[in-house]
Amino acid sequence: MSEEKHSGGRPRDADAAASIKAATLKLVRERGYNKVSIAAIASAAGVARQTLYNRWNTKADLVLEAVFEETGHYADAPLHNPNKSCKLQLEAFLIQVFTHLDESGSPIRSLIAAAQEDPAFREALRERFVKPREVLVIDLLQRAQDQGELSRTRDVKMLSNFIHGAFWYALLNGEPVDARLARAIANEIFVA
Amino acid sequence: MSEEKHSGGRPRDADAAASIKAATLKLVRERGYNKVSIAAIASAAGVARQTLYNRWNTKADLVLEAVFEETGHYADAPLHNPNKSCKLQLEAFLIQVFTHLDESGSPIRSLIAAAQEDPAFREALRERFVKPREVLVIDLLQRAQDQGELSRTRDVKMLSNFIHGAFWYALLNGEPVDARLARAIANEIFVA
DNA sequence: TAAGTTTATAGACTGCGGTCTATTATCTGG
DNA sequence: CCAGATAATAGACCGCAGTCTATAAACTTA
Repeated sequence: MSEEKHSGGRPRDADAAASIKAATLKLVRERGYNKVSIAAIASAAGVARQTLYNRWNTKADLVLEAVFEETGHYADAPLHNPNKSCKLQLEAFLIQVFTHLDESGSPIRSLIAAAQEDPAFREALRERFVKPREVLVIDLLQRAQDQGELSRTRDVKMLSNFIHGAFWYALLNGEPVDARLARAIANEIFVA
Repeated sequence: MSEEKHSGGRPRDADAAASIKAATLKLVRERGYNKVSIAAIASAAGVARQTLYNRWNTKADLVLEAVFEETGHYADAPLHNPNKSCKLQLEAFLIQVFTHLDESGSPIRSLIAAAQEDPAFREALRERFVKPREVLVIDLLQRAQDQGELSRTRDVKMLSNFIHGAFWYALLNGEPVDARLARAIANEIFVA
């Protein structure tokens, strides 16, 4: 099912994708998204430029996959820990997201930027980055309501937008996205 | 004070800036930010390309000025209206911002994108677009606290981040930024 | 082996943002 | 009127993303 037919024709180089993604990740983390050219990535991976375009439509698609494959557990959060309050779980989740962002050298900012000019890529980013995190947060907030930690009068979908919005807003405005922000967000969401 | 010395040398064409900005606004609204080239703007304005670069550093700088000069009253909101509740004032403010966004064909999204790759421009955008709106919202929320419409336990700075964040998040994710969103934000901020 | 198919590669090409240069035009001060 | 300064213009130039073409390589099926 995961294997394509491939009835005839030269097969794709099995290692190319991996070495391209590795080179992409390395270079983007070292130099930043727009300081790295496709040509440089191809050269570092030891393939021709066209080989990249055979596998990804755009630079943004490639970087998205490279960044989110290695750290690709976009749903392995330490959520649903019954020993902690939902507020602390939210805080821990945000700290994890922010840490990941930081160690990726924040190509996310560039990916969000790229998404503004490319609807197809925006959808891809939404599927791989945005939605999984929305689901986690909404689940957590609903659990908080079930356990009485959060008032039933609150609109969890809107609160999720507040949470992610506050984090995007800080990120895109160049403000620190760190544990302090995580605590401030969690505090204000679970305000008494 | 607003007049420069200009002791010698050919003076700048007094009309050029205006016609460039007019052409920019027209073309960007018609075709969208990245469908309009600097060359096209220069041609439409009847000047050489370099003349644009004599006045603005980048395309983003030019578009920012063009968009925010005409609708440049970034602080003329119908705020501080003692006849309305703060909640309704916030809602009205957001509707106004969203309407402006809509009729500008949302080059704002492209400007936010451009800001991610250019720290100098990010600062310019922050000064002309971000900060003035933050000030308005924070003032409004503080007034709400003074009048008892909003609990003193709330962190107005964080609430402002929630408000603007929710709006940016919707905008950058391609979701509708309209009166419905404005009401939902205001409702959740002033939740009982 | 031969035909057909797909990939890999090198390299040309387009369009864009932005820079740089040389030339010409227009101002000020002496 | 002349010298110096700044602006406008046309056009070359660079780097980059993305497209396209021609050719060589590697596979499958008959």
